[in-house]
Amino acid sequence: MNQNPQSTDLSETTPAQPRAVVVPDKPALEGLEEKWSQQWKADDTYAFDRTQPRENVYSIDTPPPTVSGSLHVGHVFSYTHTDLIARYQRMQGKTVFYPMGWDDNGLPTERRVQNYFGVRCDPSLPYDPDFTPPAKPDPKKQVPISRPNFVELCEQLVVEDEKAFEDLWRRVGVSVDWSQDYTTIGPKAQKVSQTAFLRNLARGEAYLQEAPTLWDVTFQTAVAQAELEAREYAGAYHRVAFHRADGSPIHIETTRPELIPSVVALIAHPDDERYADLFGSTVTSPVFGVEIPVLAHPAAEPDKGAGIAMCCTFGDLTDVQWWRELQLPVRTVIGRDGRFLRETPAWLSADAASTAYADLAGKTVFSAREAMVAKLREAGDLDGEPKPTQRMTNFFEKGDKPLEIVATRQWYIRNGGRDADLRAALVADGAEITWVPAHMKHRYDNWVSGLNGDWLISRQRFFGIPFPVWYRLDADGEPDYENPLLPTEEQLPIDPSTDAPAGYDEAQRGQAGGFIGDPDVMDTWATSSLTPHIAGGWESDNDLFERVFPMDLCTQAHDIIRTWLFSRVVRAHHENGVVPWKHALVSGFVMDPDRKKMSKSKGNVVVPTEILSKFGSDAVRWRAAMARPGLDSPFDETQMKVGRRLAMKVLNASKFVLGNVGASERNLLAITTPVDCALIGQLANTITAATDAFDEYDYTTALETIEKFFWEFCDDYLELVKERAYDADGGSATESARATLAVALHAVLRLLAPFLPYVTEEVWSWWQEGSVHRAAWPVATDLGSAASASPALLGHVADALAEIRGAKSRAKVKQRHPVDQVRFSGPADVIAGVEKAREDLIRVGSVTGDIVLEVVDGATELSAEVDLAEVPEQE
RNA sequence: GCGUCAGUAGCUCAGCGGUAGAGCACUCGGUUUACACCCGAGCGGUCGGCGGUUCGAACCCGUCCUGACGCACCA
Repeated sequence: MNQNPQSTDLSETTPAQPRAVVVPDKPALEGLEEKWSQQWKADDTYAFDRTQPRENVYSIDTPPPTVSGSLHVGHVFSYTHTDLIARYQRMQGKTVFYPMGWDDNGLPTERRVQNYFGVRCDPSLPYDPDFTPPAKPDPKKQVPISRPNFVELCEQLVVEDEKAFEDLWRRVGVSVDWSQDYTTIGPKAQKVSQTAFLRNLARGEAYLQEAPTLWDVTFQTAVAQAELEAREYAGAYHRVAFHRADGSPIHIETTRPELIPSVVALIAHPDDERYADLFGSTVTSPVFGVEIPVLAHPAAEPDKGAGIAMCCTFGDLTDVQWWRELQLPVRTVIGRDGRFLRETPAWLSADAASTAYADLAGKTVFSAREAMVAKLREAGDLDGEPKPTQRMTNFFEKGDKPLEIVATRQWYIRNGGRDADLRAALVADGAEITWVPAHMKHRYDNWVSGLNGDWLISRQRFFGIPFPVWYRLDADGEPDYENPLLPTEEQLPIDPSTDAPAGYDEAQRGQAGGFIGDPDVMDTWATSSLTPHIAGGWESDNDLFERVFPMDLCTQAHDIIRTWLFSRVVRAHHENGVVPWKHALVSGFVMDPDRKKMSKSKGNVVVPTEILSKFGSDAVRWRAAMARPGLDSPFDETQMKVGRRLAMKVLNASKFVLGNVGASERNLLAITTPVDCALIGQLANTITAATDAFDEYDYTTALETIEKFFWEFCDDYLELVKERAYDADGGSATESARATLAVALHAVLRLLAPFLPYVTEEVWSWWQEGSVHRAAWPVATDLGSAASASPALLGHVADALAEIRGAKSRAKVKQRHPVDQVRFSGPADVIAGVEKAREDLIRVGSVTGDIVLEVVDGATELSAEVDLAEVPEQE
């Protein structure tokens, strides 16, 4: 069963090695994290065994956290969910491939470096080998530095951040094999990213295209559809007059009057009779007097605005559609910095137009709008006042200004956004994944079906993986984008800004007849879409890759289904023709107590280190395990206490059991007393139910099942057999109790181990060799014949115990108050059960007389008359 | 607008065709040997509304209401 070479043989039928049982006098939770996380590190407890064949491997693709960001409790919950599965699979005998990655490339790192060191990247500057960052960063006066200097600082800072992150994950107890780590900026990731890109390019899955793209003016980079966020944005409808040849007005409505200089057409629906006589004619634009055609297109909606729209370069994606389908000219007025072009565009060269444009040139969109409205008003072409409106506008998820649409040259990877067949294939890929919870597949389908273009992977940024591409410069120094120069795979990774292509030398860079490197970097998602390949050693260690890929599990929260999850499906589809994993486990969010999403800006983020210090890792993990896949859960400190109490209970109950039971007493044949057999029967059922739940990735139900058993074990069974187990010469009944306690504890520690790795390891170390985390997951059939005993007896005895306790509680006496006699009456099976535990009940109930039993025909439940002993007042 | 999830005890959630459940909170009681970071006993619900199917509905079907989220919506 257990394939792990380090694991111990835990077959129940084999007598355990005699070993001294060492139980501390005052067991405590404090210090366990440090003690055991160091031990696990020293022992390589979670090492992956790469000699195992694929069928013995369980491989996990876990999200590389953005190291320049900060972690909150939501991360701790989500990573714990992954770890629960990892630990379960390991105990089931799999060797678990559980690497950790760090997402350290891209914009978040750039931003953090800018703020941390007080610098900004200026690619035009030369490298300064003696550069040291300012002692006191001034966010208002960032020091401009060269790209190589900037990248150096990025690399320096991420190392520190990654150390802090690793410390946190070790403390949480995630059972990662830390020798398998990777980063998204490191050489391994660079080689994989560039190799995969070249393969995509060779197969036609990647392509370079000059086209209108969504553009963030703050970060001055293109962004992908997956990074968009629609937000409410305050705007106003402006009713503006264009003019027919005879001077009569034709009104349109627009929220972006500043784009009037870039108008290329007015467009109405072909069936719209109001404008039928205008189709094919021209009008002139207000203020600028540019002649504009009036065209028909079905995408124009008659009931929107005036029913006729001005088509610009480019106000929105409909403009792009019209531009493409009606073959309209490009009239760009907004530059990459979000400001109006300083030079007057050619189509505005007429005197009036160029004079008017001069007042817009160099202005931001916002200022240009104000200026334009003033001009319209002056010209009498603004009909009425602007009507304020809230509209949905696309923003870059990390940005705070609306996106513009700018025609730029960018790299794309085909993702089905322009190809129905590919889209259908990717939807089919999604259907091959087992989603946990199942309904998360809808989000995937929704996203893939709604794609409106291919995946834009190039970014005009600095800290990222460069495209391994150069372009020849012709005799005039113009780049030849059609025939890029490419390295061989063996040369990778390369940086085209410092490496020269084959057949050229560095002196030819930027020279006519020479070459230039592609200036862009890949977006972070273009790299993290390859995490199974990076972690699994694709093309650098194919022996490993074949043992771990396709992976068994990927885990993430639901916000990155459209980005990380989908992009990995795209990459594996292109490169390997398979779905990259069998299961996708999707975690919910931890919300603040008011059920609002935690975010830095709201100041409602719960910092994990504080909560871990306060309650301990096991308690926090317990709470995480209570959050079912896909469900958001509100943060509530009182729930952490419950987990802590469970961990404490494990210590104390184990102390009691092991204080009375030697390590050698795990003898199944000694378990003969009916109550003991019933407990083993209950344990067998618990093991089966928990195993079934875990196999369905339902860790919460597994925990609930195990925990219920454990509390009943403590509160009822342990109390019931306490006295019997204490007996110095109790004979076979005592032997039975002790063996049952030992067998049950031995199993329940293993059942709880995935959830409470620290406290279970601590207790395991009191009486067992090796780590509980390398021990075998319990199997019901290893519990011998008692496993088939009916647990019903246990319930009947618990009911009888509750009757005695209830009577004492109602009489407000202590639980050890003596009882003269108890008369139980009830159905035959219940009475028979109570009879079998009569001796235990007498002792636990402090019954001095006898327990009288009476079968009542037709009774449905147990009732009792408890005669409490008379005791002097001051007792 | 399309779609998904959720609405059960004060709170967090199970249950998803056969007499309403757990934990927390609350109330009451309990100090000798596992545990006061504790133990025991209680209180507490017309299972969002209305229809339907069924011998029987929290559970299935329809419809509506409320909340959250995803996608679309940018003239």
